[in-house]
Amino acid sequence: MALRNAVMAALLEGEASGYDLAKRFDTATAEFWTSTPQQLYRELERMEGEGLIRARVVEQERRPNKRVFSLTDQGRSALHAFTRRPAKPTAIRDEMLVKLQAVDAGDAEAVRTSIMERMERARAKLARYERIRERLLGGRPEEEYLRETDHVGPYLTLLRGRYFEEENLRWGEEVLAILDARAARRTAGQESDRR
Amino acid sequence: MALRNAVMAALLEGEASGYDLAKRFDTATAEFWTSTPQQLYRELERMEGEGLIRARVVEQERRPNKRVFSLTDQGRSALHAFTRRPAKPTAIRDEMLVKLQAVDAGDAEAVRTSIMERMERARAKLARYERIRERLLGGRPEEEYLRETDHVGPYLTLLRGRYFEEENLRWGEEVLAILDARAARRTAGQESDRR
DNA sequence: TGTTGCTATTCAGAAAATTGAATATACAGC
DNA sequence: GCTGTATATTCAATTTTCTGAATAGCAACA
Repeated sequence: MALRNAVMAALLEGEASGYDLAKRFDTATAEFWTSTPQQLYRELERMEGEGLIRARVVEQERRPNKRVFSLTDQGRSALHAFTRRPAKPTAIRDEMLVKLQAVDAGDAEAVRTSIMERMERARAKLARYERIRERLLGGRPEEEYLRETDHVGPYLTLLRGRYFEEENLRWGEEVLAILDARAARRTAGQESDRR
Repeated sequence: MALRNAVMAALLEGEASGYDLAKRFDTATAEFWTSTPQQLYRELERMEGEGLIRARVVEQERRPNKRVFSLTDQGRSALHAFTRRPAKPTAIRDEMLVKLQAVDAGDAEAVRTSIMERMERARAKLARYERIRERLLGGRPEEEYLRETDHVGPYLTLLRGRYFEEENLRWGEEVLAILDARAARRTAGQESDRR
């Protein structure tokens, strides 16, 4: 029931095929929701059945045909109703945190490596978000964009994505520093043991 | 399969009953993982069957008896192996973001209200984290704690929780400012229309 | 003496998400 | 001509998670 709201929100920006949505909701790129293609196609079927969206077949010459979905009035009002309901609280849910909680009894070096990988991915996402931001702004200064657009949604969610990745980097750096200091001490300790 | 790792990581800090774990993994308080009690009790059964944890019945006089779980050697080595495996990438998954993506077609006032509620909860969580931090430090300065403890895991995950909530607040403030400015403009626009 | 809240666990069922494919077309580079 | 990548969708099966309970003893408060 949560996915459908995300689908409708995405369709506010214009019609899209299942494939388009799958790309937007891909874990590697997602800005405000994630899902797998399988989930999406199933949900799109249901939503069409319930009249929330409508499909239009686009025949393509050099590609397989595709079905392009758009919001119906019913979908639009369901989305409006959704924005009035209380949102479920979120919490971070990240295997990396479990690893860190267990780092004292685990392989600290392996954990360190995967944190560095995470940070690399965070940097890539930030770069991606920056490109999207520039596309949204279309050359205008931020202030002007916010004044003129009648479509702030994508900007606000993008901002959250950016903050989130920045936080990831900041945290990653601190964690690395702490783990490094401990690893250094442990090595020093071993050496003095050997003396 | 993810929950069990979180359970084992939590048991590193000492034995705990299903109820204890349920409290720690409660969405409202969670530091590094969430789950419902139902999920936990089922998983604990399985884990005991697989020899990852062992149970001990504690008879209590003024309370119902409880089963207290602790890590076995097998569990400990499973946890070690887990820290060596690559962690799944995370993404934010938050209904609030969907609402914001849809705010242009939704009820902006309702969205504003639920953001303020979120911020209030973020503040409460920060206060809670601060209390936990003080308990961990036990009066020592942070630097000393990090030097002496052989148990950094909880500190690192706590730090992430703190950063996450701080980010939530920062983002919330910016979103409110943007939505307010737009609401003000819309009202002004209506008034000039009426003239 | 009733009400609420906390400890402690369990049950049944439904919904959502993940895993691991398979199918088909076509372009681009080596 | 082959490989890889991108478009576009679908199937089957399983696992995980969520929802909404029920039970039961005791404490604290009004």
